[in-house]
Amino acid sequence: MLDAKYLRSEVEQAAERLLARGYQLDVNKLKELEEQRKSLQVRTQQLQSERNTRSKSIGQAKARGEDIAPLLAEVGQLGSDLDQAKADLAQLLLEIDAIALSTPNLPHESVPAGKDESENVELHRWGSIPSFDFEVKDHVAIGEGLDGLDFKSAVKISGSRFIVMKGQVARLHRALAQFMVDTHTLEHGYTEMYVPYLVNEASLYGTGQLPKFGEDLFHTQPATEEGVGMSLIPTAEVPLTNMYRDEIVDEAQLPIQMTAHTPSFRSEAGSYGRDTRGLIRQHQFDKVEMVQIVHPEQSYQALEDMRQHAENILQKLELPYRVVTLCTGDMGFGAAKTYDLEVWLPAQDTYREISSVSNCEDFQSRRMQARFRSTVSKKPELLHTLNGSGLAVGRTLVAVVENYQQADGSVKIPSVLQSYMGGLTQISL
RNA sequence: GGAGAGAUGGCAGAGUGGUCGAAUGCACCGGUCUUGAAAACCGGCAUGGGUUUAUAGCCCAUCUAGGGUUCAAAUCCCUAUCUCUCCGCCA
Repeated sequence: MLDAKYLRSEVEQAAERLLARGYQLDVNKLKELEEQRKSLQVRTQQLQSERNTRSKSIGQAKARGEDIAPLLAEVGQLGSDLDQAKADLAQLLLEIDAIALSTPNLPHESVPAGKDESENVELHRWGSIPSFDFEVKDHVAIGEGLDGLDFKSAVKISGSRFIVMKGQVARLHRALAQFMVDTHTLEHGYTEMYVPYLVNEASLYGTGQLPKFGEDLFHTQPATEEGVGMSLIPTAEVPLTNMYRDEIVDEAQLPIQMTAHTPSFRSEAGSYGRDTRGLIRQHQFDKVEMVQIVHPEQSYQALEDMRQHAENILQKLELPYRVVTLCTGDMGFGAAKTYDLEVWLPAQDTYREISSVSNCEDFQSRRMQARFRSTVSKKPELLHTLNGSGLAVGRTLVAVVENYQQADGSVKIPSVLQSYMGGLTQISL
């Protein structure tokens, strides 16, 4: 959510900055609503003020033992006028709120302008692309060849876009997640967290999934009565960040660095035709998430740090990748700036997203009222929130399997993972 | 699932219809004292919004949330959520 005061006083500027990311802010409507709000609010408050004064004098008269009947008569119309004004104002605020909650974050000034992913800017590449002297297979073929990926069972049990993993491949998947969590906690200073996979509606508003992106989520039916059921998390960012909803932390506690290994559930509505083969796009996938909650002045340094933390995982796994800065048109709803890490997939002969690291500045914390008490101003101020995948475990498995494949269909195990695999150096049938 | 109790400022905790935005304590900030610190003492100290050049004043809202009663609600009524205690069930 954007700062209401900024939105009010600098509508034109806000609209211009939002246009850069392809969002059309309805300036005229906003101005009109704002004008109405102002006059209605002033009127409402005047009525309230009058009611307060009169009620107070009635109380005082009664305390003196005077007859309050004439005073009561004077109040007459006031109540219903006030009720009407309050109702009108509430309705108006609802409308303004709806716009505010649906407006994406402003891009940081360092973000390159562009309309879609084709205009993202490559920051750098790491590692050398492997060459194979045999015909490269994709992870589906390799995984099925190793009897480690069972798409058929998954379809039977649940449907498309689910996976059953088996044997050493399942173990490799688990090893990857543990390696990532260990690296973040032992080397990067994060605290390991275990969090709920079902969250309430308020949490989804807090991080910005609602009100706009409800169709991307899986929602549960409430077990009883009407009301809103809980939703499966699309990322651990939701529970982790929302821990600080409606909190005021001491400045000394900053920065807060948390990591969690959780499944992520996405309905992927609107992408039915894409990546139908394999593990790339699943309704359920594991991810190790990093979240930082920091002082506003530190957030861009934290963004660089987090990108480095995610890169470090790929480097230790010796997987070639590149880093791109997302352009204004390709960024997510709440992000002010985002880096994507893209890992090399030999079978696709291209780089594919494996991590996304974003600084949301105060966009989420304003929605959540996540604040710290400033040692300077002594006042509560909004924190900055950042999140990043470190990494998407399923896609990392894909990258390991494809980059470490051998001619006979076996897969070598990256050296950093071998201790997590009981010393195993390769997986074969 | 059954029975009961509760939710108040950063925290703890008073307040059961009227001058209560809310006692008190802790924490925090400023000061006195002290070589310095601690202690003691004095003072200050909620958040959001409107108006405004103003972080000055004035006004409004907020005592879990949403409804209701009333001239007037932290206080009374209803609903929801959450917490705690006891019983049942359960991994």
